[in-house]
Amino acid sequence: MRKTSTRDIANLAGVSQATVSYVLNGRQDQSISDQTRRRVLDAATRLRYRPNRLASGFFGGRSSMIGVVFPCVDSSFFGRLLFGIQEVCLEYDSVSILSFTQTDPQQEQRAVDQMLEHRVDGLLMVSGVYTGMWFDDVRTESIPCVLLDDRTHAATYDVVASDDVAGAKNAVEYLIGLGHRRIGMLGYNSPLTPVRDRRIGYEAALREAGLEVEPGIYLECEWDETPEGYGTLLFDLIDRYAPTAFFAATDYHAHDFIKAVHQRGLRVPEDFSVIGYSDTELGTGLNLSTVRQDAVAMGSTAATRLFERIASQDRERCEILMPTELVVRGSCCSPQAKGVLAGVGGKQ
Amino acid sequence: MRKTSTRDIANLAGVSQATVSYVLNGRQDQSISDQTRRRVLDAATRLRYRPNRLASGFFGGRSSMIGVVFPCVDSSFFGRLLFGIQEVCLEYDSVSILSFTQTDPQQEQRAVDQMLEHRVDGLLMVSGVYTGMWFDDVRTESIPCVLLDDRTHAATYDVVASDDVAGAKNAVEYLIGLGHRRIGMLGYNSPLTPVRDRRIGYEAALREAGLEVEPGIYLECEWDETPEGYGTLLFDLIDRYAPTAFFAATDYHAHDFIKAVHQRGLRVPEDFSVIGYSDTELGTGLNLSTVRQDAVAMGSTAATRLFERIASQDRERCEILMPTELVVRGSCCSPQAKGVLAGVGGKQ
DNA sequence: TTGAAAGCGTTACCAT
DNA sequence: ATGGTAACGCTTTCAA
Repeated sequence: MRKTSTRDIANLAGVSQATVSYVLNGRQDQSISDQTRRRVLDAATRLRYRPNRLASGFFGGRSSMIGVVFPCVDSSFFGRLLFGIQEVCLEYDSVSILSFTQTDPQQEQRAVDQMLEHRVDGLLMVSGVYTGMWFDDVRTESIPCVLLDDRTHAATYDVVASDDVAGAKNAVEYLIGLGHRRIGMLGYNSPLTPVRDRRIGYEAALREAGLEVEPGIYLECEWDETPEGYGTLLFDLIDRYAPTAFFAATDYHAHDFIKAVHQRGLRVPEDFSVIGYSDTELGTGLNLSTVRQDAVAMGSTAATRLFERIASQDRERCEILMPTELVVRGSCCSPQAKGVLAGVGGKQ
Repeated sequence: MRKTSTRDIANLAGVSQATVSYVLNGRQDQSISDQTRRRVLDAATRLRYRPNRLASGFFGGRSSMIGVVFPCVDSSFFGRLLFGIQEVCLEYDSVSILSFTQTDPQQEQRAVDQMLEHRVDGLLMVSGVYTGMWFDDVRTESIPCVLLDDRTHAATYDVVASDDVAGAKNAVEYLIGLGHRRIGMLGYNSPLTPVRDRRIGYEAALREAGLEVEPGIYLECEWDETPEGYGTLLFDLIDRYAPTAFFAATDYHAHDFIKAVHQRGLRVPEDFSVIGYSDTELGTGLNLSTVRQDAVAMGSTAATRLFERIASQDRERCEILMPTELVVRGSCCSPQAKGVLAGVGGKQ
């Protein structure tokens, strides 16, 4: 039982397929009599016609699909990004194909391959590892591509990222404003710019406040390291440098830190002030002060940019930096104030 | 500049398009000489051939795409669901189209329309509102469809959901085991089965323990209500029934509850034990005991089921209930134990 | 073992 | 104002 096609409509309405196409697509340059139009529209509803995008994409070279490649969706940050992208897709009457890579180059390649085979109109790469062949593929196929949340290749591609230098700087300045002078940072080993930028912002804030940037006060762990794993390092650092506050590269690292602190019987914020990053649900639960990235706006900005580039390839490359906002919750206080605060987290 | 097609390969290899198709699809029923095969494969790589799925889907009636309709991705629960779905898509060499509805029937209809136009091979509907026409559309188009996380239409469709009756029962039994006798529940107004089932499980646990199910001890708010909004109701309930523990229908409601409790200067778990539901990141941050649903497994089970049904329409309808697991963290204690615990959450 | 040709649903160009 | 027709890339049937 075949689906109804424009030919069926044409037959029922007693017109040609071309006329049906004109009516259905509302083309202006072709004039159709009202009577014909009504007959066609009528036949279409009677036959429950549903256009076949596969066919029109196949013919016209526009699939009305974009490919979205994510590392994962663990974090509510990625969820919100996705949501922003979706909203714009709807506007542009398009649909998005989603893939996850788990930051594995091979999976990333696979994802892009799939999308290219499905002839997506454009590609949105989120926090990619960018080590695969796909990078060349995208160029040789000259498919519109916007990179999201990483500025590494801003020279070559459109990029939408958040202004992490400013976000981190602002967060650390807040800690300084509270009276902290010895502020550590918890980062992780990553080839991507967001983490690097956060460190840059962190150091800039220290320098501008006339504070020394002691190299050992920055603790970098591996991405998958557990708090048990680097707890020792952490307390070595604390013993050696006596920081009173920590800026964490993500809410997850802030969480790990808080866990380690609790394990030693110490408290946040009384003993250490902490700021996280990305305003995830985890941070909400922790009552953690954090740097909010307007992920929905980032997603929609990137998607909009992508659709613009799809519409006209030959426009200038852009690098859009989205502003951040400090969300003040209960994980920070002055280094002097002790024992009067509600506290954060709980025993695990 | 056209993309390379099988015709180009055929020309370069000096064979026909049909032969190219045979080689590329590795068909067994056609025998191809090794020499020809090599020539074709060679030409394909030289021309950087990439199959056009739009074309093959268009022709063969199989798009290698499934449609996934979500209400939102606010929660890490949905993120994990998505991940499970993705994994299976990869296995079946398919791709998923994603849409969000914000539980708005019109957006839901729109999403399904889009997917049907894109000729997805099947549909995965997650926590849908199911009020739209699409319900009929799916039937008349007889497109494979699996419903995820809601059992309302288990009589008509394949359903994969979590065993929320058991999950809730287990959680409440845990509270009873701790010595609680007066246990309230926080739910919200929803037409979907998960919330209703959690209430059923809650009441079953009370009954089986010989405890009375006082109707007023169940507090139902609207989905978008703020803790400020129902705080009064909550404390009315507390005054009237003096519960010592609460079972919340979601981690979000548990969070709201905790906030309200803190606003009154009371504490969790010292004054009230609380259990949430779904094991979200929010709950992790809150150090909240909660009922974990293996969302990744749910997603992959549902997707597997969908692909099976795509492969053969005529198999029996199924209703798969996934087990849950109680995650014990720091939000519960015996009703007697006071003042000795680490506490949960913090001042907002 | 291979090739020719038809057909899928759509759109766009060029006639009428 | 409308219709005929070619073209898109692929698969498959049938014939050689």
